[in-house]
Amino acid sequence: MRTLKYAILGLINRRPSTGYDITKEFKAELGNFWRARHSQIYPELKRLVDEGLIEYETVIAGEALEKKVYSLKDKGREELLEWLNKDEKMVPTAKDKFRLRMYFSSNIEQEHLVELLESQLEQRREKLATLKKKIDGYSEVPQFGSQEFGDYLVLESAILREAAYVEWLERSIKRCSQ
Amino acid sequence: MRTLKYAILGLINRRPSTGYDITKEFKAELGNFWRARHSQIYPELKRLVDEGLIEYETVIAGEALEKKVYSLKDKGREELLEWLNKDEKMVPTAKDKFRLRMYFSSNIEQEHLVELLESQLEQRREKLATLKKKIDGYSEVPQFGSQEFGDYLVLESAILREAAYVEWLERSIKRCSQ
DNA sequence: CACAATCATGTCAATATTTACATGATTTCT
DNA sequence: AGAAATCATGTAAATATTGACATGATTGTG
Repeated sequence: MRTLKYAILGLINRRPSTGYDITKEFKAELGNFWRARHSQIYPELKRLVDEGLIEYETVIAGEALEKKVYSLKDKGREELLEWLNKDEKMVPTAKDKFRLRMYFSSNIEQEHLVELLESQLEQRREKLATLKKKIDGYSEVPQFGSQEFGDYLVLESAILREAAYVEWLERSIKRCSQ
Repeated sequence: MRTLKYAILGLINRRPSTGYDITKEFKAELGNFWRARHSQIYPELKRLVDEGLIEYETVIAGEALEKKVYSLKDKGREELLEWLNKDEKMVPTAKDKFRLRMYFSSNIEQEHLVELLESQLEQRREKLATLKKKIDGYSEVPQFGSQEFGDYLVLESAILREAAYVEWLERSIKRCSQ
């Protein structure tokens, strides 16, 4: 599988990055669909260097702070493109602990269940609002082929996903109260 | 975390089950939100027995086929209820390989990108249709407190999620062609 | 200037998950 | 009756992921 490998190749292809940069990306937009901690990222970067897919240059910031700025080698770009162009089957499961719990909701007291649903609803609404604010920053849909086009696609995706989640929670709360 | 632990406790709480039964559940509705293979399930069942949360009875089916039918012990039900009633924070990331790839879509040829999107669209539409057929089997929303209520909630959730996915793919295809 | 937050890189142990290996019984279809 | 599909239970090795441990530099704030 090695999805992290390709996620990292993709990010480095966007722009030369340090492990720290990559860690940050996973906390930003992209983090809605893939995430990894630095403890997974640094070893993977080392491995990709060993495999000859990426290389790095050590840069000194300030007096002594060493940064390793990674960039793609030809082989890395090749493998990235191969992965991107593959027509993979849809993945059957996007794990969701909360929905799993709702499968067993008959064991929760009605009042408390509504509280749990409302707590999720609040968080999801907030998230949705944040995402919407971000998409409002685009005056128009970015040009196809630009990096921003990808940003825009996944942002829209995140918004639709959150909106559906909110819709589900709202409905579920209603269902509980009937 | 041990989500699998609680997933299994929840399933056994619904009805006494074998490892094989549990494996099947993860391939059915519930599999939309959580999944585990039998190689993960059997060791976990053993562990739960060791921890005194569940117990089993060996049943012979036919001539010689041995089944282990697991059921909840008090302590297991206690821990399940505790987990179900917790107000947990929303999980920030539902991993999605395809959307991750779309983040890097600027590296894919326009024509091929549309093909990839359409391939996903077809699969998602099919999935959505299957789910809708299932919900049509309910003549009405099940009674709150019944097991079917939980089934219904997650089924609706799956439908809304797939519909949002389909909507996103359709929009993205349009965006590519502009 | 002191403190906090953030930048920056790593390792290690534990846990979670997948893939492959392994075996045998029962049921269904031809 | 023979074959295929499904029922049924396990283990082992490899891979993926998390959480804790560890260290030091730089920047922003009061």
